[in-house]
Amino acid sequence: MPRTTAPQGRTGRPPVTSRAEILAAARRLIDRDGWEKLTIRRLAAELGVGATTLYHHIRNKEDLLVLLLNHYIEQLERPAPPADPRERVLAAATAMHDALAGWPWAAEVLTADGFIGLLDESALWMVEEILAGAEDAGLTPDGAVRLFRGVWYYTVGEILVRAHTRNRDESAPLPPFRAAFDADRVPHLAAIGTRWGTLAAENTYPEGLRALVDGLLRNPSTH
Amino acid sequence: MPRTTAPQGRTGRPPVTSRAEILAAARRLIDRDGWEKLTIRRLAAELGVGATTLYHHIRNKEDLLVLLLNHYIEQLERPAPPADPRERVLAAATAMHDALAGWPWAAEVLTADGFIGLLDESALWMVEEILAGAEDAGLTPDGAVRLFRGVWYYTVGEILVRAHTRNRDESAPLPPFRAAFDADRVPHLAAIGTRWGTLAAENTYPEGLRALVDGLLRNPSTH
DNA sequence: ACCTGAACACCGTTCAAGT
DNA sequence: ACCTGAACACCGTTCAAGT
Repeated sequence: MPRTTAPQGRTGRPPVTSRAEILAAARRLIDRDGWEKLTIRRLAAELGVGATTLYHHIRNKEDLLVLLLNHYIEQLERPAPPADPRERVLAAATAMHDALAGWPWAAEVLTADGFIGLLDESALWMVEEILAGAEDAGLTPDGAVRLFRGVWYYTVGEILVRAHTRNRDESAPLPPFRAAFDADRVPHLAAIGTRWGTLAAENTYPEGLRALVDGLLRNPSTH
Repeated sequence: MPRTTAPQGRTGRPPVTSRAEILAAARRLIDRDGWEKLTIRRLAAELGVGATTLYHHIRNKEDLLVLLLNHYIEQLERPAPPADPRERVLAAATAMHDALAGWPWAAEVLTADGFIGLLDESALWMVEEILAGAEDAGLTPDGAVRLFRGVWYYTVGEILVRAHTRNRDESAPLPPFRAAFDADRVPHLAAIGTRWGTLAAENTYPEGLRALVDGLLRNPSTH
């Protein structure tokens, strides 16, 4: 628990860093070198302190990630929700998607063991929005949770796959887009051929989202 | 390139292991200790050989994973495709889902940089099935690829989130299911309360899949 | 109260030397 | 032809000692 104000009666060695500085440096490091490069040791080096010093300000690396995540989500601005329930669901899902697209490592962290449960309440407004819209559209509370889960799976999947499909090597082929497919064994794949790369670059998130949401809102078993 | 048959004129030190043995041991290790525990060093220990020996049989760890993945997918049996195009898409997607559910680390690997592009053609029949079904249902080739991508995102997301939601600690709460939510700020979340855990345990994959596929098959811009 | 280096228990991978 | 240990360049984290 470092303090930024200097209380009277303070004793001992003066701090060389603070939790706020650590979070800022972590953010800098991720944005500059990529999320894989965020290690305790590199972070300490970035701050010019000993690696073990960090353990006086954060519990461990997982704790650091939760702190970072809450900080990031809290600073997103919350758009005014549309009046129409369906539009409200779509807007919240899109906000969630765009937030993750801007910081794909967050998706990585959020899929990890129970991380969502560690978020501050202020970070959960997107979940709340989706549940609210779904219920206003006529779903039962349970149906709304089912819809949220579907949207969450689709959104996280899109973010993770697309984040990992970054052309790590311009010359190397993207997913199944390969020089030549056997036209006898996989005719449709062969017909697409190298066009897969172009098609995969398209943003089809909104299209799939609408299909999913409309289908789940229409599902009679959740009304 | 180790050989299992002993050719005449063989010279040099005899092999202590083989690619096949390495793959079998890797599989054993994953199934027994979990996918995170698959390291080159542990794998070598499992086989009772020096860690560096493995580099004579596989190029590197990534190469090992591709080998393992192709081996796993090839041994899955391929069910007879339904006649109805929509059912064909659903069946192939479900086969893909079930295969990944049985080996969630495969989803982890497949989302990583261009891994799908490294799969053997024989492993891509599920992709082919989905494209074929979508085109038979009236979509253009481009529309079929869009549908596949939507299904892939949803499927991978479901697998990854659920795999990571394993109760790592029985006492710890699952995702947003927490003791108490502020009923003023997040009323719907608060109303669900601790029931989230029960709801999240439900398998809602087929429901979401149908919603997504039906919506995308109906999309007029892809016909 | 806070910082530090040494140490522990790990990684993947390369390389020269050995059989 | 194949295997090996030593070595390199990393990890996260603990702990005793220092200011």
